[in-house]
Amino acid sequence: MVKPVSKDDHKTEEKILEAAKDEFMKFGLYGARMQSIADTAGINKALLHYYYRSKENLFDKVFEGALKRYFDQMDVLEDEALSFKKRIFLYIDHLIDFLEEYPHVSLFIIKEVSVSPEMFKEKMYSTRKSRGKKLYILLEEEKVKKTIANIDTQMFIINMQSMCYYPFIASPLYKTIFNLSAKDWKDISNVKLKKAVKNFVERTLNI
Amino acid sequence: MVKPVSKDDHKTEEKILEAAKDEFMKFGLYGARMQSIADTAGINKALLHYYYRSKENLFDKVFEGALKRYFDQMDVLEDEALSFKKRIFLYIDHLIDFLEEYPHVSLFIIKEVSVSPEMFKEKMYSTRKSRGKKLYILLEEEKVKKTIANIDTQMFIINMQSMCYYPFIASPLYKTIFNLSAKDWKDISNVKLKKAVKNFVERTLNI
DNA sequence: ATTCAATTTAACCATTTGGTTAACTACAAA
DNA sequence: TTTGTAGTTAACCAAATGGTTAAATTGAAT
Repeated sequence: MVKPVSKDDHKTEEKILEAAKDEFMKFGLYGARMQSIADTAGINKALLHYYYRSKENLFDKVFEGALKRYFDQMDVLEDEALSFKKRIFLYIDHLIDFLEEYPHVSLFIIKEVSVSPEMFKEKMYSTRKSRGKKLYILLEEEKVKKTIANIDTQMFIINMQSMCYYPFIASPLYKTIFNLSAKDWKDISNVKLKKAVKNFVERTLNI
Repeated sequence: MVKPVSKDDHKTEEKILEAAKDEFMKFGLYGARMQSIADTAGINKALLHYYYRSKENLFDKVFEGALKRYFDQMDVLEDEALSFKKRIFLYIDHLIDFLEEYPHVSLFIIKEVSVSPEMFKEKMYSTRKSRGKKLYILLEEEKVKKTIANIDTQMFIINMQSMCYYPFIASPLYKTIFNLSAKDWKDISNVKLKKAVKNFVERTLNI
């Protein structure tokens, strides 16, 4: 006797969110198709509207989740037990591993921010508050301020993040231009990139 | 007597292309609306199909133009009269000025490449050929190879380009996070960024 | 077994959107 | 003046798409 498939293990609501995540990440709010989400989730289109009122609302839910994960990898920056150098090096490792897993997330968030910066601001603050985290701790900590006193902190953050994020955004371009296999690219975008960013940070901060 | 407006100064075809450029850059192939393009160009929607067969075709034309401009700023890399350092510094200046003017172009190209890498490859090579340019001259020149012998050339290019391109892609994010006025951001993304990238190049290449 | 609410579906609907058609206009050549 | 061609338009059309509805199904509580 086969055990009857007593409902799904994962509730429909979850499946929808998962399918929506893929679709929205790849195609954005405009490009995403409700039918495609329903198909991926293996359910009827009307169910989308049953669980999530509208396309915009579903998108919001996906966006919130992405934003949460986006900030999650910053936790290590607050681990007081580690030295500044270790913290920032771990942050780089986590960030690049994270981007390998979710290469679309940064662009997804950027696009959303450019559409409605106010909404993003709200969501950003509420996410920070609810998890008790400081976002740009690098800018705020006294001992760090001392360490990097003679460099432009904002520019430093922008440079470091650029080096981490951009390769994943532009990976189709680089794969094409450099004629790279998936394996080659993985080596570049993980091993080599981590080394390069750490090197940059080391030299810039003199640590 | 008012001189009769003997046809438009700019032909309709041009106006369409200009309007299409704006629309496609901002919203991509999916998000762009033919009606919106027609409105911006101040003409009837049917004219779009009269001059450019279909949406895809119009998009292609815009894309080709963007690709051309995208490669244009690399000309300076081939000026044999300049030292390597001057060439690469000028390239940085040109690139960042260019990005200030067309902040959407890099993302636009990346998105298009990810949809159809083969098409991009073709267009890339034909653009290079028709203008007799080498794209990644940095990788090919003997004396440069010598200069940067002990660093990973691909990684270097990726790092440098990341530092240049990403801030413009992520500008909505940074403006929001750092609470910057348009003026503040311009200073960061032009003056300070140029300095930072040059600094990075100088230290990395030991020049 | 009945009830009742939560879940799911097929069939629609209204709007948007890319694209077409047939007619009209301007203007240069014959 | 007539004719022919390029340019332009309003009015449509078919498909796609987000969204709605009313009916069916399920499953737990009574």
